[in-house]
Amino acid sequence: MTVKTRKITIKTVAADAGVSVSAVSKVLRNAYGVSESLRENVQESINRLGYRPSSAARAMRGQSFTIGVLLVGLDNPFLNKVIAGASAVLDEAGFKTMMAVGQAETHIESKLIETMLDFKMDGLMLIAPRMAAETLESVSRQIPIAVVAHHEPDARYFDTINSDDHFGGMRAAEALWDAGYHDAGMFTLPERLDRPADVALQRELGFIEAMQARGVANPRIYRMSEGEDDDGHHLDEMLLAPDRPRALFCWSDLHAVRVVNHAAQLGIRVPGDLALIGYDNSPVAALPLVDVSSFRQNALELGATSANCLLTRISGRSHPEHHLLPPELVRRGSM
Amino acid sequence: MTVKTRKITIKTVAADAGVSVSAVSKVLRNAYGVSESLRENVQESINRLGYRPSSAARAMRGQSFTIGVLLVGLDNPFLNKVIAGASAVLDEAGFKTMMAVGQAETHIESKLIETMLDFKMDGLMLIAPRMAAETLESVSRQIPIAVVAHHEPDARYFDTINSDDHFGGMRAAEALWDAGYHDAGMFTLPERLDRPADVALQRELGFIEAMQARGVANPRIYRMSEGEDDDGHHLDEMLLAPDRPRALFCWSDLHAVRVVNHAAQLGIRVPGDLALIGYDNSPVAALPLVDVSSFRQNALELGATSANCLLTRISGRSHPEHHLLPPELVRRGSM
DNA sequence: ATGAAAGCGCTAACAC
DNA sequence: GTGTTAGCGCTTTCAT
Repeated sequence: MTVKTRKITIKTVAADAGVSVSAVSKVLRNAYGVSESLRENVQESINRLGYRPSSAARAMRGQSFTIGVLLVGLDNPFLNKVIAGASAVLDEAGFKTMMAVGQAETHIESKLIETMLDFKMDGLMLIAPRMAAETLESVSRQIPIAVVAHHEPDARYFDTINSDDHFGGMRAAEALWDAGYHDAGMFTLPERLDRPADVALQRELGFIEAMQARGVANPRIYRMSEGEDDDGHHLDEMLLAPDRPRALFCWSDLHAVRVVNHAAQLGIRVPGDLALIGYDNSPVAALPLVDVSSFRQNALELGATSANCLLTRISGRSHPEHHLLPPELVRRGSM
Repeated sequence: MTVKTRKITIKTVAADAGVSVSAVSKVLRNAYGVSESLRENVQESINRLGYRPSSAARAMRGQSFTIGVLLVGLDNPFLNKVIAGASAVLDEAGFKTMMAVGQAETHIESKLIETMLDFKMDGLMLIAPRMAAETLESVSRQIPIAVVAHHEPDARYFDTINSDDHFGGMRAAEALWDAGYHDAGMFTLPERLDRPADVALQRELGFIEAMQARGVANPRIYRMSEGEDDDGHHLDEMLLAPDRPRALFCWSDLHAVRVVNHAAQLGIRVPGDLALIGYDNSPVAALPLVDVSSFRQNALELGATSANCLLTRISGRSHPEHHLLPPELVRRGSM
């Protein structure tokens, strides 16, 4: 990075190139009505002076050429790829990416959105937001939004980009069934009736549907929240129950890894005594010691697709797009 | 979130409260010279109208009341806590936090810094930057910066906030030595002579120093980069060498977990045949199946301290501060 | 095709 | 203690 001795503004460039500021502005925005020679002349000055337009000033008047990405927590390895996929597309299109991360409480997200609004972002990407459909709609009236990992297939004013979690749940049931586990259960989060858009819920619904299609009216569902049961007491109880299923589909690798660990401690062999499938295909699932089958979501593509949605929205598209990308079962030793 | 029908600016508030815009501005900034009654009056309007000052406009003129956080990658679970610690402090002080994440290449970081500069952030927090000291200095001439997880103890124009990695390395050697492992080696990253500020290097130097103090002139150092050796061939080779050390200090849990896995596959018992200590105290290290001792860095406090450094810098402090927080060995089954 | 000039929403002199 | 006003760096009519 070169040190910028003094402030280089659009005026500096205009003076240097011997043209007006509006001419420079037009070159900057590829606007209509500038001669090729003027453009080259100005561009040369811009390069030589190392001029960068002030996003703050642009934001005040028109576009900031920046997309805001909102996350809740940074734990999920999945996020990194989604963002990488999005930034690649946005970079290419000359857009910057800024992120804001909430710390797990719901009301925080509204504050983050306001921050983004106050900086005049051109669009927002919301990853796994914990907001009601109406709230999302209200946001979408103020700024284009692309919602990732949150199912709202009928939303009319914003786009959604998801891995097909319902299909993933079905695939899990099918794979376990075909492997001979006809009593498979699911290990997932506590039921959240207020969050029908939740990815875990979609996986659950898909799982149940597929089991019912195979004649199991009430497949067993075990629920446990992330924080609870730190000593693993309930988990052990579930695993030691004499009538426990011989196979479990876990809503995420985080759950699956805990099961693998407790099973090992209890002398329950995987997959001999218990077959497992997780979700997310996280690095930890791939560890030889863990070695649990899992669903790969195409995170890079989710990110890229979201970015493209935002760009076309900004360019004026007004009808909604709802993308559903197929997850893929990665088979490992656990089933 | 309430829907903002029309744009509410400082003018709207001024009109509503029946005062001038400068009066409102002063209330906003807690500036000197506003009567209590006027302040209350204005504040009431602000609340009732749901007015939020435009960060974009503020940024153009003065402070944006926003701190930028720069990361390279989102993989490390450590990051989440650093950011949580920082946001808590910044929130409290009325500052917003915006993040930008680079994708592993060095030159990207300069671009991110420029983005932050273009948005007129009031300060920057750089987490584990891969930049030379001179580059950091040049940045610090343009904006206050707090550098985290990057050792530059003699820097005069910016602050550094680190876990004491050198001490951590020494503690690891000491702990292994005291447990009877006098031939302990270290498993770390490829040497980077161009990165003396690197945390891994500091751990290595501390480890070597402590071993030498105990009479081991040349403790064994094994090096392997993150991406290489995906099949684990070199790792297996190292583990199967007849004269391999009976204890390994790994620069991070990522390395340690790989060792645990390969050891298990090769029938090498931990800690019976091989003792291990990792670094970061990541969740995966705590898994019963992995169960590897590790150093806890006080990430929350690192974040909070960095935020405070930034705030005092913004308030005018000009002498540097260099914080070194003590890491703590969390003992588990691996040693 | 080019440039002059009026703002965007705020802050900070400076006047009153 | 309060209000007036000149910008900050850009975009965008509107003349020329």
